[in-house]
Amino acid sequence: MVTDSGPDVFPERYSFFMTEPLPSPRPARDDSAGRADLVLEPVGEAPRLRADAVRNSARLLEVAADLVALRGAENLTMEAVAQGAGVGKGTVFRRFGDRAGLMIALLDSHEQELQAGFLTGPPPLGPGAPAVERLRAFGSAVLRHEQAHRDLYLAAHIDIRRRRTVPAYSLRLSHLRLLLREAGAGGDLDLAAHSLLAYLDITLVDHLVLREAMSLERIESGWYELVARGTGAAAPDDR
Amino acid sequence: MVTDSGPDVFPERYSFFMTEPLPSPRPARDDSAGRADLVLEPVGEAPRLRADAVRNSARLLEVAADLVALRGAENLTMEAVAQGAGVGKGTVFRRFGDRAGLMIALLDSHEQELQAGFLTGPPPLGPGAPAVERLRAFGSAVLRHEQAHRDLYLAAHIDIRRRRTVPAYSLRLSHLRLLLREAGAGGDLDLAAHSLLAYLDITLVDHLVLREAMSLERIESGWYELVARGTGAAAPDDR
DNA sequence: GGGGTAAACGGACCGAGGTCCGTTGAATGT
DNA sequence: ACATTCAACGGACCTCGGTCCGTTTACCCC
Repeated sequence: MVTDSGPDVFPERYSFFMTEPLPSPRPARDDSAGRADLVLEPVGEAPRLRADAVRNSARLLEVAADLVALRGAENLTMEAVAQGAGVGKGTVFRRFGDRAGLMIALLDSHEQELQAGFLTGPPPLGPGAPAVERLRAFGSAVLRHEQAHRDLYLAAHIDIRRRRTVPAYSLRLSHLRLLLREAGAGGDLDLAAHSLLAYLDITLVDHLVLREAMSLERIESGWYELVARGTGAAAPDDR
Repeated sequence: MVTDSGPDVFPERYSFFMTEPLPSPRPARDDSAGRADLVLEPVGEAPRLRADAVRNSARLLEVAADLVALRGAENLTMEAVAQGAGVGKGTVFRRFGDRAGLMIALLDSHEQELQAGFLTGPPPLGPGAPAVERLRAFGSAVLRHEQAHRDLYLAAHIDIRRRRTVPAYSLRLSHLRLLLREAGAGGDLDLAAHSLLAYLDITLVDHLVLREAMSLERIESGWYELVARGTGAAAPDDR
């Protein structure tokens, strides 16, 4: 159905982070595609935006970024963004769907940076190093990256349901799956990848660092352990 | 500090699930205690509630449970609960702190049931079976339990920051730590326990089941793999 | 029983996310 | 240029979580 074209949510840019054109208030969805590793699918043909829409979009992101830098992602209000950009509130929502959508859009550039690192960057994070090395580096990179943009990532994760449907997540997932296979890991690679990503979850790491006063180095070591276990003795007993 | 006694949030009952008397708007907190395994600490001496408060508390929970059963946890509004119980909205907030607090309170009885299962129930979930068996059973139990009360658990997890500070979480954590040690696992047991719990996260499981169409059995098998890896070859390479 | 005190209450109030719908104006065809 | 169309806009409006503060009342001590 979906008669109204719905919020047209952001970029035709080639982004792995953005969710597809229809944002939050979207029904079931089959999602049976994307099973193979590293299917990129450039977000489909996003319907071209009007010139003013593009302009506003850019200004909104700019203003939002400024406000976040100024008062923290926590205190960003949609109204303030609209006002700062000189547009109506409805425009902000039309563009980004909801608050989480805006946060995700804000993260987009950072996320692309990280992605570039493990997709095409220099080893051991990028291609060229043995899979296990890359796995280890991946964890460290994600840990440090998310810590560096902590409040933005936290704010983007308020929407519990979208956390794992966002392209950025699937990309990380595919990447891990690929490396795991390459490393000769056995067992259910899909689940193993999810499990590894769960360990890197910003909310978990944040908890460990802040509430349990763990050092990032310790958490990193924990990641190395996980990688070693996940790739070493391939799932002995499944039953 | 804390001059205002603050919302007195619910029960002096011996609950592992409820958070301590001061709810959401509470500052730093050191939490340096509770490091040892299975320190129970009965939530301290909760200041006795007035009779009317106890009465209202009970009615509120009753009404809330009814409404959840009727319209789903998703659609539960604080106002409706207040109205249904014939009290003011302020009373609801005074009692439970916030929406998440109410959800958590609603989960309390279910959670205690689960806890009874792995603390004092029959093997293999309860004491008596070898640690590895208990670990396996623990995962299955949690998976099934949370699936059974899915929407309530999901609703209770909207508060990202509290998910891992709630007693129920620490209890599960201690339990896993204990079993891991008993099973002769090596490495950082604390992190291993957190990692295992992350796999059982209701939001992850929900995603796997709903969006990736995985069967609960498959997810269970994944847990067995994790347990095998976590207890089997104790962390070979830490570096 | 009476009086003092602080817990508990109630509901007006506020802020922010999100929706709706009448209006504006960019794109496109002639 | 002009007309037509529909994407995009704007801001009033709604809902709901959460707060505040003046009022009520359970509890305790005399």
